[in-house]
Amino acid sequence: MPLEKQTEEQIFLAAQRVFQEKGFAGARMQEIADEADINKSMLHYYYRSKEKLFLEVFRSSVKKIFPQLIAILSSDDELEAKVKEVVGFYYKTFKKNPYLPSFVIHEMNQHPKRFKEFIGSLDIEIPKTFTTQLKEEVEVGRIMPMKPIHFLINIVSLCLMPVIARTMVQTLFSLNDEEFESFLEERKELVPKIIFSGVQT
Amino acid sequence: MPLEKQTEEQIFLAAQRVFQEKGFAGARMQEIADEADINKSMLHYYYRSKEKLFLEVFRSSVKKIFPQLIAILSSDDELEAKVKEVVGFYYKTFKKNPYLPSFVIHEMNQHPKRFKEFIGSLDIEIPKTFTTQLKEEVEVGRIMPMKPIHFLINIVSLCLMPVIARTMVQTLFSLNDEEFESFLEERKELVPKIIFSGVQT
DNA sequence: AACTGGTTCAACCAAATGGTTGAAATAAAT
DNA sequence: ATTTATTTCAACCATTTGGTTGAACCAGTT
Repeated sequence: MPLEKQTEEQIFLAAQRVFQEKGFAGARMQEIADEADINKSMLHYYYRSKEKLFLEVFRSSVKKIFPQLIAILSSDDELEAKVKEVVGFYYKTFKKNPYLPSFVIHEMNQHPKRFKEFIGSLDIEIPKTFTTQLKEEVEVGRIMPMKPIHFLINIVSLCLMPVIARTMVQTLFSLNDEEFESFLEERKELVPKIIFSGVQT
Repeated sequence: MPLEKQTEEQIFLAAQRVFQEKGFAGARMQEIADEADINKSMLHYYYRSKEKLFLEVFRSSVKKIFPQLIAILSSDDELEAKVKEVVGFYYKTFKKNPYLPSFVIHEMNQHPKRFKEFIGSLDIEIPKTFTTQLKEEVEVGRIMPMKPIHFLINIVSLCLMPVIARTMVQTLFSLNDEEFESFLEERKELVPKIIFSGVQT
């Protein structure tokens, strides 16, 4: 059965594309089948229902965002290097999956409880090394005093928002695709600078 | 006919709640009718179709976000005052309509073309006073050198993201509703500080 | 009171959609 | 070659859902 895995994966990848773009409510099983180039009943053969198929896609999507972030923060690098890594990682990931962040946010908002349970099962927690590093940088004056939660949210906000609101940015500032790409490139440098801009003098 | 306007507005407000929370695809006409406490056929009497009703809600939602921002930036205030106003305005608006930003983003992504046309009809453009002010602040060194587009995106990112991703923030950092509120309050001060933190020394 | 315009609703309809089934095709094992 | 298990699919089903209809119900006017 060499086609077994292949078909199952085809379905999964197709489902990923459709669900991420349209959301659970907007996605159609028929569209996923077409996208996977198979018959609709195959979807139910491999994944019992729309809900089950969706959950696999959603879980996999969440895993692309959070554990990686934590992994980077847990490393032995300097804080500034970590920030640069995070920025680079996010821009790389969302270049491939542009709908990933807004998909996760939308579906998370639809079922916050389910999301909380799922995150709980991943036992993600902010690494202490990171907290310590932040404290040090604050003392040295390279970062203005703030709780770790604000620091993290700032990084994530500055990276994710432009990607999530891409259409908005391109429309308001009349950027074509190429110009938007270089806008993102500029941010790769800018975001770490903002994060490490130190205290107001 | 004193009920005329009242009913129509009841429908609109109900539609606003349901559409903003569930999105177009996830919203059900029956649910909107229930929420408005009227019969389903009333929806079609006042607004011909789901699409038409949705468009009114969507337009009104977009108008809550952009023109106001531009209005603040066009005023005669100092740049720092403007930033504080923007931050305050966004936090106030999204406290009332927590789903507003993610709703607009989700639906904008579903039909980018329609969104572009709509934005075009609003003829929004970045006020020159603002651009000038930014240049001045950069020269004085209170803001690190950057294009206006980055400056604006930074402010919007730092304000919107925590609201959009509220569930995520509360889950990852184990904040109850009260704690989340004070987290937002803290940001009201923090965000302008970050924006005006000047160049790296 | 009778007419008139707008307003309300219960019942109904057609299309879309998630899901099922049973038979045919294909591959594997004996 | 025959059997057995897996894989594929066209046709079908039940439910949901957006939308319609026609009659009843007001409120104001004459």
